[in-house]
Amino acid sequence: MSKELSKTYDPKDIEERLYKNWEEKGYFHAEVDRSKKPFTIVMPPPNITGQLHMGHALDNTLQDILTRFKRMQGYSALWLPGTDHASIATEAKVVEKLAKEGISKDDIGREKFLEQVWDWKHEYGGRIVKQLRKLGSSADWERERFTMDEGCNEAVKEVFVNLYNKKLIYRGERIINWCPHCLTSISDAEVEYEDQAGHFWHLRYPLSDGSGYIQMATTRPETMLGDTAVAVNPNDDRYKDMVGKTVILPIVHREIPIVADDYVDMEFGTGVVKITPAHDPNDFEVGLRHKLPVINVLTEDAKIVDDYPEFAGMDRYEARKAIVEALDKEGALVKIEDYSHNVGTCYRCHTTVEPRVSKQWFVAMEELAKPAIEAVKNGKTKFVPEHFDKTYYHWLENIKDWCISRQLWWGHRIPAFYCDDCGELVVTKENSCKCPKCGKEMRQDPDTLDTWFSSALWPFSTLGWPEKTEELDYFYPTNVLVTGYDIIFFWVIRMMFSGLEHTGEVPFNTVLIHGLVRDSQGRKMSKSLGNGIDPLEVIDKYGADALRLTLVTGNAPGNDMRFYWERVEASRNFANKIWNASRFILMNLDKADSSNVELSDLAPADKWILSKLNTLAKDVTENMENYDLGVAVQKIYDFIWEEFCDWYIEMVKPRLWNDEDTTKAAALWTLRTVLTESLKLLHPYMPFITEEIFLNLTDEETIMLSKWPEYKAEWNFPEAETAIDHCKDLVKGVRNVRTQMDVPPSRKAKLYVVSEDGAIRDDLEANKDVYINLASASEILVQADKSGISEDAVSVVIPGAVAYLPLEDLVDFEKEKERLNKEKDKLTKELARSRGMLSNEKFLANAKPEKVEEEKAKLAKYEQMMAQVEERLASMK
RNA sequence: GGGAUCUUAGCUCAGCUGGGAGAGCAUCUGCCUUACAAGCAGAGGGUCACAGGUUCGAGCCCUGUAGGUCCCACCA
Repeated sequence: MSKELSKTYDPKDIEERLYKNWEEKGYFHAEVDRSKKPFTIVMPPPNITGQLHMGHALDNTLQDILTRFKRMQGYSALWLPGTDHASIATEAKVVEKLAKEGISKDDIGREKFLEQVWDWKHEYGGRIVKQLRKLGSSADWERERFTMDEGCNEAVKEVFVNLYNKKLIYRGERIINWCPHCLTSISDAEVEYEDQAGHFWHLRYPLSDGSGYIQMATTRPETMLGDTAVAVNPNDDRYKDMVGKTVILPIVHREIPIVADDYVDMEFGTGVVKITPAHDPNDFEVGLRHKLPVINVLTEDAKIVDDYPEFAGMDRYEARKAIVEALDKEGALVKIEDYSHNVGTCYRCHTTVEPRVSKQWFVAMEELAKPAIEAVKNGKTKFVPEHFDKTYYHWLENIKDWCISRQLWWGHRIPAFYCDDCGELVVTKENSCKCPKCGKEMRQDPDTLDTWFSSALWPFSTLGWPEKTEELDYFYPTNVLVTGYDIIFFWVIRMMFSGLEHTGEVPFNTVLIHGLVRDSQGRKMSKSLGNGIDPLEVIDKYGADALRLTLVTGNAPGNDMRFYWERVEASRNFANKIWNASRFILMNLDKADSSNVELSDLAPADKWILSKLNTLAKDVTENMENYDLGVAVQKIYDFIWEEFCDWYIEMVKPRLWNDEDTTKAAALWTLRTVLTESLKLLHPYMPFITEEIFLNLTDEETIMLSKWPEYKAEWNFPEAETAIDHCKDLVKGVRNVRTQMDVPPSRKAKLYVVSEDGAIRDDLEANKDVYINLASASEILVQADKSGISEDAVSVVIPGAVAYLPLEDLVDFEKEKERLNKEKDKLTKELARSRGMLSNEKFLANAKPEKVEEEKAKLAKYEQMMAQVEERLASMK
């Protein structure tokens, strides 16, 4: 029936074969099926420039687990994959590639350049999705999308035009963050602040009337060329008389005013600030309030403009030195101090950003943010873990307008057209346009949109929006969005307000947030540190299942985790454990018939494990529904390894070896059933090994589409659970005593079990087979009193019974006494605790009644055990 | 400056709505027992950061303190 399985689990020959089969059979594909409930996850689209890293591995493992779980539960489970065009990153890659051939963007022009990027995309863009397959991702690849495909482009244009018509998108001259390396604007969210060691240059500017100087400090002396004022606080008595006067700007010798503005902090420095509207966002605001001119002194790549011949062409740091020198020469430099401050850098290239005044497109955020806040407040969308909603609120409540235009070629081109003659502006979905005023062919805006503009639409653009498709109707809103806390700002927020604005619904009901995968020392994995671990290498060495298990075990949602190889080994060991247990079961199933078994045929041990499995299925389902994936898999792990392998399999071995045993078929049936159901529970986590075994174990086509285990009332056997738990106690007690008494494992001993309780004796009789093997017993005698047991036997006290091992020569009485005294001490403590609680009237009055009952039962048990221990000790004197 | 989060066994971390402290790895002792030495059996190891408070009862709830991590913020 089954073929021979190798002795250790080798994922290599299995994973690729199974995955190929799954994909070919179309198991990943989800259809609109009104007879089923939908379950939808859209995959955060990885960049086409990307290579699979641990972050992807974690993110996609979580999504795959949820998808496989729901699919088995009978949902039409859609996991919709795709990739992101990643405008800046991709454009930079191609620019770099061309540079190696000595070609620049401008050499070949926009169209040729875009052809090159598409070529690059076709060659490398699929790399990451191939890597995602290696993880076992059960995404519906038939529906794979790209943020720049036709449908997404349609959605982007639709949104842009809608928002423009509602005046929620506008064009304006503002101060924005400019990256002098990438040569484009970037949004506030794309600026990363770093603490940098710098200096404070204390300067003094002479008053025009010759009455003295005004002194201030700056971290950026080179921008002084663009100063158009000096500001003080209106309430500052020190400078009251100076407001309204003018100073002569050193070097350029321009006369600029001293203005009063609340922005200036009197307590800080000298209470004087130089105002450079063109190169500082705050100064820009001050400039607007005081109608100051904006004088730009830097080029796009942050060099001094030609207006200042002395410094023209110097980059900003070179210019800094030269200007400080020139200031010094003019006597304007007072002193230089060390100073560390926060500097904004480009998230991509970490070049210090340059605030720059330019004409850009913006999304007005205030109106859009409100419903997004509301949707989380009223629970339409929930964060897991919940506390991330605070981050979300904070960001949205303080949100500024979103700069969406980028000075790049690769991306969605802004659907705005200008008339060069009359200056008319038209925003349209059409690809070309004639001026409505003068009829002239209009020129399209050369800029493209922020990558996040299209990803913000991802949950619905991928389902066909703006068309009213069946898919959109059925699969939207999606159920869960899985992502790291590091992109809540970039993405989650933008999807939320976009979904609400354009579809009238939240894009997803749950946001499952995970942390970062760090290295074994807790450092962020990064290219520069070279401490990244390649998931593909892990898969290659230990298999995808081991990697997946490692990534979800022992970690609570939202928390960072450390990755180290010992953990992968532990996961691999677990895979091997299952493999070997399955091998054992398959071997035995081959030899005998296990059909036609009724529940009434089951032995207590069978009922025990079945009942445990039943509880497990219930708990695991509940945990998974609450996104406690780590907790759920831990329970499965413990069940399979401890309960099933270490106890149940060991318990049934004597029955399997004995062909005369009338309960052998029941044992085999139970082994097969429990294994099959456990594999199903484990499948979302470890898809490959579970499928491989499942195919050998059943006639079904795939575990992927098998029915998720549910709690069955008829599999609940509380009496059997109690009885076998007693057996386990007894076995553990005997093993413990044997070790302490240094009884060699090879020596089998007679075991007497004495209990006054008839019910317990019946249980013991019924489960005799269980002990003989597990407790290294030669024979078991269950009786009501101690007759026939020698006084020098070693005793094991368990609840309701005492076991005696006549070990004769092996017994060391001092040791035995010591052991019993230790036991007595433990019981004394427990008794004190229990009696204390039960004599506390407030406990009896306030605690839940079941808690009180539970405690009473414990007390009775301890008292009885205590009596037994004391009796033994007394008899030894 | 504001906010979030963490502090539990030697290490890395779980611990769900408060009811006798757990796992993996590491350590120590036995075992090549016919699924598995990537294994089996046994053992040691924690005043759950600290100080208060609420409660019959606190690792869990509240307040404060200390230390770590992260995010946000225009202090020139």
